[in-house]
Amino acid sequence: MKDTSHTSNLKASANQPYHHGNLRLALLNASVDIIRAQGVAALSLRKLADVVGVSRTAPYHHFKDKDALLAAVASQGFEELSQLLSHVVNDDESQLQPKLEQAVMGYLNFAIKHPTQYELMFGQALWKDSQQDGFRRTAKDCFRQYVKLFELFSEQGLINNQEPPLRLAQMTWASLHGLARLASDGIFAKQDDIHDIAQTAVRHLELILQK
Amino acid sequence: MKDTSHTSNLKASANQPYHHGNLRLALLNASVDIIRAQGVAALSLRKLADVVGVSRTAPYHHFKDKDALLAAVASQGFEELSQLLSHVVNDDESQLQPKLEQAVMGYLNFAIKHPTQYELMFGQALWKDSQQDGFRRTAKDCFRQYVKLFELFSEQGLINNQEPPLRLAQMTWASLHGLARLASDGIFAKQDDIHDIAQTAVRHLELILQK
DNA sequence: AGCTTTATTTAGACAGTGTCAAGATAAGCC
DNA sequence: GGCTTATCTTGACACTGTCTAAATAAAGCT
Repeated sequence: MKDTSHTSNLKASANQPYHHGNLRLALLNASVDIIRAQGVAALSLRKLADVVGVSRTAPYHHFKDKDALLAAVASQGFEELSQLLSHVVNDDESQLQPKLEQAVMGYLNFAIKHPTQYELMFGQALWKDSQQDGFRRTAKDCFRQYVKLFELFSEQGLINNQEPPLRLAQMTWASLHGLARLASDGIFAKQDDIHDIAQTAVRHLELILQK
Repeated sequence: MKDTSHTSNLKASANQPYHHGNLRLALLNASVDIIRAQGVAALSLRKLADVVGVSRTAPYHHFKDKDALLAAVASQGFEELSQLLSHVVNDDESQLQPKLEQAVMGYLNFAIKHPTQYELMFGQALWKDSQQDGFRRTAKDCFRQYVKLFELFSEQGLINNQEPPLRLAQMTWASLHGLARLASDGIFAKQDDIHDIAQTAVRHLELILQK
């Protein structure tokens, strides 16, 4: 997965050798850029190939399908989120309240910053039938990080233990996810509203958890 | 909008007259059927025209765009939801707790029953840039029904009035929406889980509202 | 009635898409 | 050197959304 040679400039230079060196990664990076900037609908394998500087069918040697490519882009997003969450979990400094707010706001920021990728990550296209099981794994790993946060709280006796931590995690994640989508889909247009609602939600979350 | 002659059988009979009678409605109904059965990606204007029994370009005289058609399908969904919610609001029999549960479960049922349409209704495709403002209006009307429910509770002194009803509606709707999407996108695969989580959520919602 | 205007529907064409099959090219290994 | 394999390319096919120009039917007017 992680690779050393990473060319982040995506314009194709003309004198590339026949073998690109690391086409797979270049394709992935370019795809992430395009999807973040213009949305999933704007990503065509042919244009992508053009941008990276290879022929139209070259990508098929690194991704079985367009779906496989999209799954890879989604996985990248989940890894980014996982990293964010695990950072919060492993930060020994902060307590319950700041930790929760940190996680929530970090999560929301990602969704707001990369709305199109977020939509891809959680859309039916990848979750419905799927095959692409590598993607499913990274997604579940991401959710695991979130659950870990609640297990941590539970161990430290910081939250109400009437409900199992998993349930609480599921429930609050649903709320968080709903907020993220309403924000990232542009339904709650005003940024201030989102922030306010998020604050209100966090406040009430704490209420539930601590009670 | 509403029209009298409504042929709900979608297979094209060969001896249709030159003028279809009510093509617009037929196209809309067929589109809803296709989207619900096979997803948005499976809807192509050409196949649609074929199913209804007209030429490929005929739909363009009733819908400016493919996007316009999709917006119409989404609007249909919002009208269905609106009807459901207003039914709950105007049902004088039931009290707070049953009303809330009725609304939540009805909403969730729609999302679970028609996941692809639900995804269309809330996706960026229609909310981002949009133009299609008729769609936006029906969507907001739907949300208004939901807000009305909370205003009703507030008037009757059934909920905590520290937060304005709109804020409470926004917040709880975000949770509901998140649950709906996690369910409809197939992320919480097991139906029982969804039901359980929904129950837990409603219970905690009431907690928040009544406190 | 006939003629004109308008609303519908049609066929034809164009650029763009995902993806398959067959061939070309380079790199790695003996 | 030669063989195997990974990588990339050209060509082709069926399919898509949508534009333009033409055909057809309905409705309105005198």
